Amino acid sequence: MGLRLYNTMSGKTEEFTPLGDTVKIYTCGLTVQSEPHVGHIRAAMVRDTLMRWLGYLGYRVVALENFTDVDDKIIEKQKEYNKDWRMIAQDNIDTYLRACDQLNIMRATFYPRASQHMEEIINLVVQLIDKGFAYEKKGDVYFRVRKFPEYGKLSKKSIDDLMSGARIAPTESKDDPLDFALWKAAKPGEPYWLSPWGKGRPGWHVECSAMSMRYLGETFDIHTGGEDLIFPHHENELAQSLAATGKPFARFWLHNGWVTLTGEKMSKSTGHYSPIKDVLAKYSANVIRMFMLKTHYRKQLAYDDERLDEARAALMTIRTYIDNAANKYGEMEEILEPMMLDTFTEAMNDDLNTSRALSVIYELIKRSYKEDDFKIAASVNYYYSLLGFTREIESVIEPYKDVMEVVREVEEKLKSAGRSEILKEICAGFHDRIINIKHVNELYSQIIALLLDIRMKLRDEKNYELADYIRQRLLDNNIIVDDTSDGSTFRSGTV
RNA sequence: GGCGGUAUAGCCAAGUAGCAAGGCGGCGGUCUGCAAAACCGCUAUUCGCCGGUGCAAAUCCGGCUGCCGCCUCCA
Repeated sequence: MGLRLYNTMSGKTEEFTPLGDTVKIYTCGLTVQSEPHVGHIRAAMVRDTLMRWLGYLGYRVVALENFTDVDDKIIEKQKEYNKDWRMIAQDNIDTYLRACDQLNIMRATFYPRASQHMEEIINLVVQLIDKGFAYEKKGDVYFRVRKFPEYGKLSKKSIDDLMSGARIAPTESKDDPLDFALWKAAKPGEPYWLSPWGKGRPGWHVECSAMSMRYLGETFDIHTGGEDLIFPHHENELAQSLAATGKPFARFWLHNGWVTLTGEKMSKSTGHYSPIKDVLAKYSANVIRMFMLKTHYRKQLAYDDERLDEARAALMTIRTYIDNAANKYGEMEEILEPMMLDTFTEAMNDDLNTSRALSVIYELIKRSYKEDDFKIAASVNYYYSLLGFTREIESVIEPYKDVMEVVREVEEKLKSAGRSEILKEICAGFHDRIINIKHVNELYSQIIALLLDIRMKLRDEKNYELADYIRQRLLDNNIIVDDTSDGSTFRSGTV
């Protein structure tokens, strides 16, 4: 069986096949009035996982992720901080994209912004007025919800239920409290664009319809976003799009569960959230990814430092295995045919069940330690990067300098102990070892290997004091040394 | 008030009918200069509570309770 995805529209898990050659994805990105937090990253991580898996399955993917850079909130911020709304938007977009890159989240194909698609937005609104689905009132334009019989289908709400719970500001000049704004007249001092209804700006929702149609066409494959967007955002987006084109809009609606903090949903409007930059200051990209992939994307996820620490430990088990395997078999990137186990494929095909996919990795690891087959190691390595984890040292220059410092310290200690000849002896072959090196990472590894050789000599001489000193200094630099019966190996102390 | 989600070991978490995955943590052992890694064994007779349907239920049905959320800006 191929990929199956849970579709919010049907409430069921459905077989996925794309409409055309290329899978077209639209992700509801940020309204960029304040800094991105862990919740936004989760949504991006879902898109990333989906893109990676579709890529593995052999599909070409075009993915859009929008920035809604003009709305009520950002205008409020402009007044509050006396800072141009465009600057506020740009700062938050920069922070977000930088975080995504750091997290190894695959870039979307395009990141369109509402403010740069006014023509498409205005055209869509005109179309809706022409078709009788929208009306103008004093420079505002509203969508007539009752004109659209399928309203509520996505969020499973009936118009009557909505009416009974409606809390609509009485000042608005709508014909019906449920109607929502497509276009808002500008007040003095607010940013505006010229339109057939005077100076104004788009309402929330309409930009997503306009931009998805522009880049993906009237019908596309998958729409993703946080669960909190189902109503009203996606319901409205759907209504506008269907009303305008009369054609199906998104074929699959995927919604991720939200991230909670101390039991409550993270939300920038309440200020109850963890900014992603703070989290990245404490935890690595891989750890944050593990934290998210451990839980199925549709479930609620509680953000908590203890959970992150646990994710780090869980990841360390895999990382240790991969580093040990690399020591044993050599680097595995070039092995072209890792085993793709049915259990892994089946887990991912089952609505991207990363939790189950991870368990397959752990079972492989357990098996590998017993069977001693490099193919298993290569497969673990492959799965690891397929899920978006990395083994790169972000920059090898700093750790390289630190390790050279350890070399100097050891040299001093040997000299003062009158044992300089150990260094001379061990270093004799060093030139040959590094002569063919192509990457600085390998040089770094060779320097560490040199220290381990010195240490081995010291251990043979039962000079445990200096041997332990070397081990400790390497540990200070996040390099863990393991002594096995076949000699010493080292691995990363961080993930 | 209306609508929706969720409840599985100390913690996290898969699992939609056939003997309860996996991770973290813990305990005991092997290996070892020490440390670490690894390996072996143990760690839920039971899946929020009550009732029902099945030969068989964590899994289906009904009821109850707790937690979270949406109905207003939100990934």
